[in-house]
Amino acid sequence: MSEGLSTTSYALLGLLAFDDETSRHGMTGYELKQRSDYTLRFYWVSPAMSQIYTELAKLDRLGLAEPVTASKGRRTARRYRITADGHETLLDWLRTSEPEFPILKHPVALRLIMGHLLDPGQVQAMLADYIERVGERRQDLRDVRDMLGDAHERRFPAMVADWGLGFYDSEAEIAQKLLARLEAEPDGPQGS
Amino acid sequence: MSEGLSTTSYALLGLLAFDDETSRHGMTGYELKQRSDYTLRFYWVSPAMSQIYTELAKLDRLGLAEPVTASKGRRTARRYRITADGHETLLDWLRTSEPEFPILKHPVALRLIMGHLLDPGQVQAMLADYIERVGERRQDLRDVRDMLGDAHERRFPAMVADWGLGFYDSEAEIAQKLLARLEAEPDGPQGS
DNA sequence: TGTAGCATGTAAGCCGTTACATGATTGA
DNA sequence: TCAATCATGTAACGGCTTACATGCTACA
Repeated sequence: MSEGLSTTSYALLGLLAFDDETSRHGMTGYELKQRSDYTLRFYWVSPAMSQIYTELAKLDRLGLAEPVTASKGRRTARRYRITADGHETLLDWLRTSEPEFPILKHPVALRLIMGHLLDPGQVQAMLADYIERVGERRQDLRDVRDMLGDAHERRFPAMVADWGLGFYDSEAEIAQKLLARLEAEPDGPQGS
Repeated sequence: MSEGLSTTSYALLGLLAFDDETSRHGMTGYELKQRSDYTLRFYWVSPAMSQIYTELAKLDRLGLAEPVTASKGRRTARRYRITADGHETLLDWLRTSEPEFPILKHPVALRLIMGHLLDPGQVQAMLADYIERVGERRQDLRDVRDMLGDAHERRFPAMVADWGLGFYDSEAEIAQKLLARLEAEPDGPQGS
């Protein structure tokens, strides 16, 4: 009962709202997943497919989204569109809810803190590897950013993409500096 | 059955390992929570008290940690110490597991992407507020960093603290730039 | 004497994942 | 025709939170 919406629900509702403004023919769960994979994923999470279908069923139940062209013929695809109620609910959330402080789950930093338990070489390899992976991620996001272009209607998504790029640049820079710091003192002065 | 350890379990085991190297009289769940609040919290999560007690019971059950001075007299405090097995397990995890890529859950960025649904003033206020909160968090972490000092034994925790400070600086800088960008075009050029 | 902090735990429940199960459509 | 991709869902379960419940200790 009382079915509140999670932040992920609002995020998906937000994706439906974007669709509404552009094509307005609705989105399938599958499409929503793809969209999540190259937007939400960078600053929130990309929910599992099963989760997306669950959320969609919930949004429908609450009247915030509705299936459009519900399985035309015997086609299995169900497209969902945001409703007026859904729009209102989203807007209300945006206007009145306090954004939580960001949560960063950083397995590399978590391991680095216990660096004294490892060989110096292993720690350095871990950082070097991380820097590389950050570069790959950055490129993925760079592609997204390029697709967004400089159109005024997409300036907010573009800003968020730029935010992400800035984050990755910062990560690479910090890790690089730490790596240099470790390389400067190969084993460390054992004495005080 | 099969009881694997979560990353959070390893994080707590790591805290017990630090204690072992310094005082070795063990830590209570309560102390572990306090420690988490000003270390883990910045790059992982600070688990709820109930979660910590659950983890401690699990580590005990698996022989990775053990209660020391188990409730001396009728005192309720139970101090836990990492075992040799626990040490080995932790080391094994550090050496062989691939660190996941960091996950950033960023409610401010999530809202910003839907900025076109809000008044320009509201978006700007949200960013300004965020910048302020980042400053507060940074100060909390700065205090932790200062406590760590420059002692060689604590160089890894110090590095991670510096990492966090770098992250906060980057966040503040990015948000500041975006804010300036929004202020530069008060309403935006409605036409193309 | 009472309240803040120390200390420990259980129960209910949310959010999300992986594994499983199924089937249609498109193009090589 | 066969594989990749599109498409949808259920079941089981893990990890974590909040709410609840309890009690001791130090100190103002």
